[in-house]
Parts: sequence; structure tokens; C-alpha cells
Amino acid sequence: MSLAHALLTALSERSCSGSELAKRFDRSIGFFWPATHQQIYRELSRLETTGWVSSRAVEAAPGRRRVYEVLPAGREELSRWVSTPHEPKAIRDELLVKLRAEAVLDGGGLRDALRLRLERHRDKLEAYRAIELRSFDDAEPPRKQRLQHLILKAGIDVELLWIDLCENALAILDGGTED
Amino acid sequence: MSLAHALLTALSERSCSGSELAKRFDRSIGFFWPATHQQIYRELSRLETTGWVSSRAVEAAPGRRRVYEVLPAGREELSRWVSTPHEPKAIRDELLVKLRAEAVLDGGGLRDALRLRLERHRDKLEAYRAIELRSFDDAEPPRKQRLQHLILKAGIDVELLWIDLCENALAILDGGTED
DNA sequence: GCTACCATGTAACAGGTTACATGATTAG
DNA sequence: CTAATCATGTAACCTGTTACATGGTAGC
Repeated sequence: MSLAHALLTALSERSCSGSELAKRFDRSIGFFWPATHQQIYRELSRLETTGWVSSRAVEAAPGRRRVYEVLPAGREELSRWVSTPHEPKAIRDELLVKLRAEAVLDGGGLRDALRLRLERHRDKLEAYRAIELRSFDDAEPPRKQRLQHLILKAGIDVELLWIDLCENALAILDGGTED
Repeated sequence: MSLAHALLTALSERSCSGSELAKRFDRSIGFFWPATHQQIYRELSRLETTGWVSSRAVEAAPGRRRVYEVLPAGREELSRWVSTPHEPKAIRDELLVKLRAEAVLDGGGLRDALRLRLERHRDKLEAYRAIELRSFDDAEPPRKQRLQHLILKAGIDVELLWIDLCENALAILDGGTED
């Protein structure tokens, strides 16, 4: 049920409509919990049925926009969920399966996939670093900012990890002997 | 369709029965592509229908064991899949959502979850390092071993990353000022 | 011959993905 | 007034998860 709580988190930061949520997801929470607009609308309906958020139609707005807002019960639920420990989820990444398949196939066909991944991870790294420069320049930031920065740094480290993996894999496929 | 290809990979390494596959998954490919025995049996049936694997019943064996084997068409499919580039998948980890929720809630309720994750990631790190010592002591390993070692090192790096994240998050929640 | 265990499987469900549909507002 | 775009939504599907069922073999 993490999408529900991701939405509660985003709406706690600022109330907004479904489409705006979808856009905000694309450039913040969605980095580590992606969601399409279909998922978001479906989940918002459920949240409203459960009584964790309320919505009101916005007059004089494009489409039939509705603005969602977290109710006290939703805030309690979010708090309860945050305090509930959970098991880590496994990585589940296609590339690692492909590396293992490449090891048994012995063909070298993985090169293109590795180069694409490398490009994507470098792009993402750059995007994260741009956000970092833009948003976290404070030398002595408040707790909230420090936590948000920590999340971003985790994202950066993940990209660095994949970049390193891809480069090493390409070196092996190209027959290099360096480690 | 990654489970299908993970199974083809495992069966290419060595033919075996469904239950044995489930066990092998638990301690190798399953680290980065987990699968329950139900998923495995369902997928094996499909693979056989598609004509990528064949199975034969084993007489004089416990239960009604069937041994699965990759057919030439399956080997081709695996090769085709390895050469097909794919987009990286997002992280999708509950902990990052919770960190962000903690930032907006301002309560400190995340400590227990962080401590549990820390423990789990340390355990996994230790397990991976034990495998590394056991399996990769060769100074000049063949290509196949180098690729497999690379996968394992990626797993180790991922655990180190999470450990670092959890420790830093706990430091912030405990009001420390170190970065 | 019980009991426990093993290999295989079924059924129901939850969540995510993709394709498409509808009404309403805005731009030209 | 027509085309493009926006906000919301429906439907079908696929994968993964959980709980349970069945038949067979092995140990006592």
C-alpha cells in the first residue's frame, strides 16, 4: 500500500489536484515511487472512500478539476505507517539477470544494453546533481531539508553505482584485464 | 517477461526440476530476481507451451518430479533478449517514501524502521561477503567468473549504500549535526 | 500403517501497465 | 468553429503474493 502513503505524503506537503500530483510525482517522489496518472486517480478515489483525504471541485478551472486535501485520519495513518518497520525489498533489476545470462551465453550481445543503461544513468545523475545545486545550498539546513537532501544523495549514489557496474561490465566484455 | 528469462538462464546453467529451481533461486538469481515456487511452476508451464523448454518425468524420485531442459529455441530467445536494450527501472523503495514522510511529519517515528533495515542490510552484506570469499579467490579468473563476481560486487555495493543511508538518517533523527 | 515431508499445483487477490474514452477549456 | 490540450476516468491485462490443496515417498 505504498502508493497510498506516497500520495498522503505529497498531499501533506501541499494539497493539489490529481493531475498536479501526477506532475509533481514525475519530478520528485516519483523518482523512487513512480506512478502513472491512472494509478493516482484510482488511489485517490480509494483514499477518499477510506476517509483519509477529502476533495472539492474547483470552479473556474480547466477540465473538472478537484483539489485533494489530507484529513486528520489520513495524517494519523501516515504517521502509523512511518513507524511500522518493513522488510527491505530485493533489487529485481533486469540488467543483473542479463549479466548472468551473458556469462552463460558467452556472446557479447549485452554491449548495446549496457551502453544504453550507461547513458540513462549518466543523464539521471546529472539531473539529480542539478537539483542538488538548486535546492540544497544551505550550510546549516533545518532537519526537514537535511532529510530531503539525504534522499537525493541516495539517488545520486544509486546512479553512481549503476554507472560503475556498466563500465566494469563493458570492460570485461571488451576483454580488458583491469579490475 | 524477466522471470521467463531468469529461468532460461538458470536452466542453461544446469537443467533441473521446479523445486530445485526454487531452491537455487533462493541463493543466487533470486537475490536480484526473487520468485516463489508458485511463480516458477506457472512460468515453467508457459515456457514449455511456448516451446522454449522441454520436461521429462523422473521415475524413482520423490513426488512426481519433472526435470526441465532448455531447447534450442529457448537458447535463441535468451540470446535475443540479452541483446535487446531496456530502460532502467526506478528504485521504488518504501524507505525513501518514509523518509520523505518523516520530513513532513516531524515526529521521529522512523527510528525503528531504520534500525530494522540497518540490521537486515548488514546481514545481507555479510552473507554476500561470505559467498565472495568462498567463490571468487582466483587471481586471473575466466570471463564467466569475472561477470558473476561483478554481479555479486554490485549486490555488496547496494547493501553498503543502504547501510550508509540508514546510518545518516538515524544521525539526523537523533539531532546530530555531522554530515 | 501413521506421520511428516516433498514436489507440484490451484485460486483469489493486489498492484502496476497499457490502451483507450470523455467532457471541458483554450488557441488559432 | 475547429483543433489541440487538459483533467479525469474505464477496461483489460500481466506479474507477483498469499493461502490452500493434492498425491506421492520416506521414516518410524
